[in-house]
Amino acid sequence: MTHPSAMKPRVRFAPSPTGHLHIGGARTALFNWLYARHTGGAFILRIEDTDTARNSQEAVKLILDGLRWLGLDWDEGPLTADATGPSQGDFGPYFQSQRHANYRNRVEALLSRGLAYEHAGAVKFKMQREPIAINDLVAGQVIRKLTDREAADPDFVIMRSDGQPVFHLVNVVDDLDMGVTHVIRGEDHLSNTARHVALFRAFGVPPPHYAHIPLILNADGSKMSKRDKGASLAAYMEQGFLAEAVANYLCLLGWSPKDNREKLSIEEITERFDVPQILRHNARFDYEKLLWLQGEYARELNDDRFYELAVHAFARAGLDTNSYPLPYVKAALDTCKGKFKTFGELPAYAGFYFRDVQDYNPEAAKKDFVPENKPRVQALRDAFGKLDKFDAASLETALKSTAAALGVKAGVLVHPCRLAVTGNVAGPSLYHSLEVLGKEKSLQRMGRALERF
RNA sequence: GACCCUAUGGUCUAGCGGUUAGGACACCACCCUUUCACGGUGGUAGCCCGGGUUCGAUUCCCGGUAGGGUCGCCA
Repeated sequence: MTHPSAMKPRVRFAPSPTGHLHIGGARTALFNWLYARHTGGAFILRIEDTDTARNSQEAVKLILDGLRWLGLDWDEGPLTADATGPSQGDFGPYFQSQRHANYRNRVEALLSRGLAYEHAGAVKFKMQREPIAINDLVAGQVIRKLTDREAADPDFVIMRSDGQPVFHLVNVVDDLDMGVTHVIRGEDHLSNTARHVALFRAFGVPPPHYAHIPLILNADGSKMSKRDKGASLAAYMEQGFLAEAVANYLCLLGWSPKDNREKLSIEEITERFDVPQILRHNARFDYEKLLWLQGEYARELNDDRFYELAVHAFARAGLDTNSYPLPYVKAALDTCKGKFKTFGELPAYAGFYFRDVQDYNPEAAKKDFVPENKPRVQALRDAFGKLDKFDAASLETALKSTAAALGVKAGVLVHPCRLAVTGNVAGPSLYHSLEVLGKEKSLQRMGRALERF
């Protein structure tokens, strides 16, 4: 058999479909994908659905959707969430639930050679007691000794009493059968690797290269469990993050281009990425930094994608932009460009364009909707009412001259006006907002607000 | 309890025996400004501790401490 190093790299992402796609899992997939693309190798997606009690097709769908959203295309693997559905690649099926014969044969082989034995209806593998050396591409050479519990009974179950194969067995058998050359996975598997190496030896083949990547921790340094909000890739998809921002950020956790750059396209990263450069220590997930990168990418979005994502965000919030003229929608969105980060923020930021002002920011109303401001806003409304051209420049001129006539600073009029028209204290340029809303709506909203003073 | 990995400002990191320890996010101040952002300028803040090795350790070795992982008929 050809040694793994002589072949084009074949890597895989092998999640178990028992819940959402974990952010750490997404990064593992990303690193595998990067390595495959960097080396011209193959990226395989394999679904490890051997835990029949906890697997679900819905979870498979979440994995496929998440990977596709991130732009991680796989060369081999399932095309749908259906375990018996279509797939691509010559080493299928890619669902372990469909590969039972392989496992059965492998177990039989071990049994017949005396390398495994039956115990209480299950099959256990005869694990060696001597320490096993693992040459890890990230961690270096690791000598794994037995723990005290393992020393008491080093053997482990590879097939349950109900005939179902266990993770350690299927993982190794599939990596072997699929010709996987590099196993890039979370560090939580490093201790398990001794068992996997022992199994490869039992099957008479050299183990693949291993690269155990550090884990992603919560901001406080604690373990990021499935329960933690922010642990799911779907959470970022739903909040309106851009896939390129999330992917870029994930790459910065445990890997660095080393030239002080932070924002890199996936193409640049693919070119520079390599496994030996992966850091050895865990990294905390910094939401603020992700947000910053998101802002960087959001600002340079082209118009078409910006409109599409914005309209989608409004729709998700229950605001139907389709009932407004397209030029109005575009003009409204143009005033928001570069002013917000995630699209999830957009409806709250600029929803006033697509619905009446329901309520005013309470604190601001208390401060701005006061008796002494009433004649001022009234005067401003009158000035706006006399405008023939209701565009930003004219509105700005009108506001400033009104302020001058009243002997107050522009801000004195700007704040209550913005609050009256948008209900918010912050938002797009006031003059442009008014222009987009139009004379009728603007005056009407100011009039309505005047009743609250 | 045992075994394994790790350790540069609050966070992500550059550094690979001699540096004023660099960058980014966050934070603070100021500027810009109709708000919020953006942008600009400046600033606070770091090599976990203790031993070695060395002329010299953030950097190499050992120990400690701390964090993380693993020891399932979960994956």
